[in-house]
Amino acid sequence: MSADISAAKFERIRKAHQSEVMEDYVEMIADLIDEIGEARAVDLAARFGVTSPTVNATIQRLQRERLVETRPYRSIFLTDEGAKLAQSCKERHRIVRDFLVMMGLPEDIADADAEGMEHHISEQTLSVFQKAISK
Amino acid sequence: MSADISAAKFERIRKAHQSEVMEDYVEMIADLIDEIGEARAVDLAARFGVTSPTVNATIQRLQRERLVETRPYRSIFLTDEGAKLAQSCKERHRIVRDFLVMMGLPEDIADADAEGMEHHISEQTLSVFQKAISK
DNA sequence: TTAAAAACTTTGCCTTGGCTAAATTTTGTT
DNA sequence: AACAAAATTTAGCCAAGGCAAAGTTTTTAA
Repeated sequence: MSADISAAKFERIRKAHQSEVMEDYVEMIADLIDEIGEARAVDLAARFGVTSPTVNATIQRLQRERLVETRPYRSIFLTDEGAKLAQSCKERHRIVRDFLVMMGLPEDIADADAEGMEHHISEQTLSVFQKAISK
Repeated sequence: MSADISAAKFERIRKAHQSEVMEDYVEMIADLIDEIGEARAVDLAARFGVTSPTVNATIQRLQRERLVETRPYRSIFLTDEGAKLAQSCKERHRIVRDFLVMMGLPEDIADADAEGMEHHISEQTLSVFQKAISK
């Protein structure tokens, strides 16, 4: 493989890594709002297994990117853009997980693997997975 | 899902990210030795699409982890441990890529997606993919 | 209502993985 | 052999994403 094409491949992966944490956060924030009515830093910290300063710093970044809105000492809300992103992430996650379940994997493993894989799957591959589960 | 289980899931992903770059490097070093007889920083830089100081810093880390050996201004060699890791990474990569090709994806896309996915796939899932391609 | 607990924020630290610019060493060419 | 080019290294910078400790605000419970 030519160096150019190889470089492009790895650049895509680095880009994916940059958006990964943000996508996981908006997805989790949407889940929390759905499940318990609001998204608090303490719950995000518990679900991600990180400390509250880490959550805090990440929320600042999300706010800077206009994906969430929050005020000091208050819970976290998704912007329209954030909600849209959360929606598409959840859909993507669901497709990957369902595909793995269809392949015979237990749900917990399918879900955990989907979490890691979902950010690295092209539209083409996602569409193939989608077709496979709808059969 | 309980917060504990969710946290464990994300902790696994963070762990995977930590080893990801190292695995990509040993794999690429093995490829270069295979293809052109030696692994030089300049070639790694071209294939990953990063600068040579970046490669240099990463090689230092790999050396600290006893995955490669090198001397100043000299090319890079894998340790036994590094070679073993490279081997298992390549095998894993091949299984994922072949699986995606079997699913009908074009080779270049399968290869690019495999590069991103391979670090986030459990042994169980890999084994399911393996069985699928050997049929 | 007031004290304790919980949640959030701030501060300051660390590693990873990028970069540019400049210095050094090796390699190649005349 | 000497010079030019290529490769490597060093130095210094940055952002992301993690941490602990300590301070502040909000919430809860006595």
